[in-house]
Amino acid sequence: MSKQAEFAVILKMNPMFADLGADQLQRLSSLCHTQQLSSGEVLFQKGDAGDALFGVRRGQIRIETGAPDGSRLTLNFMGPGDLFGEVAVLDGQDRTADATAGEASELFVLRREDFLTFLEREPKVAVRLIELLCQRIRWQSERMEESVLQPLPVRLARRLCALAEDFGSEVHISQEQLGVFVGAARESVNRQLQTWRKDGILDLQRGRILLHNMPKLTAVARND
Amino acid sequence: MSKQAEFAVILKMNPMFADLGADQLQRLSSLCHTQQLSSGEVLFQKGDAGDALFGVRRGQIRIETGAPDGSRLTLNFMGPGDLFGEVAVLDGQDRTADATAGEASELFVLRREDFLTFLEREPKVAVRLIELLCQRIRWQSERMEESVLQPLPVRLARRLCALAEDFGSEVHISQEQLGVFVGAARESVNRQLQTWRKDGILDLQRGRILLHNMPKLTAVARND
DNA sequence: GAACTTATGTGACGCACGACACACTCCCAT
DNA sequence: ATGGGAGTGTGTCGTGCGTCACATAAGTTC
Repeated sequence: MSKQAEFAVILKMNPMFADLGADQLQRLSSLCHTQQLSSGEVLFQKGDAGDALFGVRRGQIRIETGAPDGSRLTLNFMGPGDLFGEVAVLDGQDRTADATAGEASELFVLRREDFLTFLEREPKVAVRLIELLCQRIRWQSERMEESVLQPLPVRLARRLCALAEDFGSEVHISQEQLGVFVGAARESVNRQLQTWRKDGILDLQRGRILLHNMPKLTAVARND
Repeated sequence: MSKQAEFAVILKMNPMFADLGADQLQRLSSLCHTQQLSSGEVLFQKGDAGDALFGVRRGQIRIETGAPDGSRLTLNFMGPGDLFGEVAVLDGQDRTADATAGEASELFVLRREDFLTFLEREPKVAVRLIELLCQRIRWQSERMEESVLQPLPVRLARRLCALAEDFGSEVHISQEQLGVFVGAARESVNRQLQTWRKDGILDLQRGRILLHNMPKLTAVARND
């Protein structure tokens, strides 16, 4: 498969581009470049101009933020097939977090300039994109309120399920960071994990969580 | 002032259209219609197609939702100069709430079809709009989390300040509805209002709140 | 391997806020 | 005028979760 075709597949998997026509998708993906990163290399930092959209071809990118006290907190992991910076490429605002390669990686890069030119030449796509952005706005307003109002076990289960998508059943994260993810105290996270461990849903190790019973976890996440 | 010019002023006041050029604004507002509503008349209902954007020329529109138990809860009030349905007109999704005229009203109406045609002819405006929508997405993600995590007094003060924009210092709303607005129990709302009453910040009447000290209230809202 | 550092486990306590229960008051309809 | 239904004011209680305070264990550095 050609590089472009590979990128088109990744774009297609993202809700924001999922409904674009095959021809438009093809033209869009023909604008992409690729970029190599060695392990630990910095892709961008907080405050950089948001001048590109990235897709992960191989490797892993960590989205992290520097806490005021100097410690670093990981906010997200992007693996092969993941797309990030969709919003930044459209509005050109500064990056709000840092991105570094967790391992040697290869990225697809779609530059803001190229993308905007494409949109001006394809007003139908622009209008379609506007609709998709609006849906995202709706989706956000619905989800956000709902999810913050959920009790901690639900929020925690949801986050663990999301992490399992990136890591598989062996999630590599500290309970402290998990607490930041779900907006809870580390101790509360630990207590909830302990009750789940006693139920055989998971096992705990230093810096790692082993998920044994995803069905039960997703049931908690659904909150029914 | 002509009807179109009046509408242009309203559009300009909304962040979503604030940065459009005068010429584009003029062409956009020339597409508008007007609509009269008598007091109590229904503008649209939940589930209707979102096929237009509205601006209030005079009167008041209540955005409300029917609770499962049949009671009606007011979510928002739109007064002269307010714009609503910006997102619906762009993505065409169904209305998620009802809108009825609280008093005899006159509205500016911009139909989805006309707006989309305009956008396709003006790709630069479409791209600009995309940027604005993205900023809104960012703004939403930042605000939402923050605001739900705030303690009740802060959320309540913010909502009261917002309502004061529509009502002036005599806010006409039940404590029950206020509770729904800020996601809190009616009793908790009452208790907080009582302590503020004792501090002379406001006074309470049946179905009404009289705001006496907006500076103090905004200070609470800022949470500093 | 001794001293540190980082991650984890657990108890005690406090606070904010929701849930329930009831009293009171105003307005409206018959 | 009288009964009923909103809207309001307050007390009590339970609970989820944050905070503080330590203890333990697992790495890391010399």
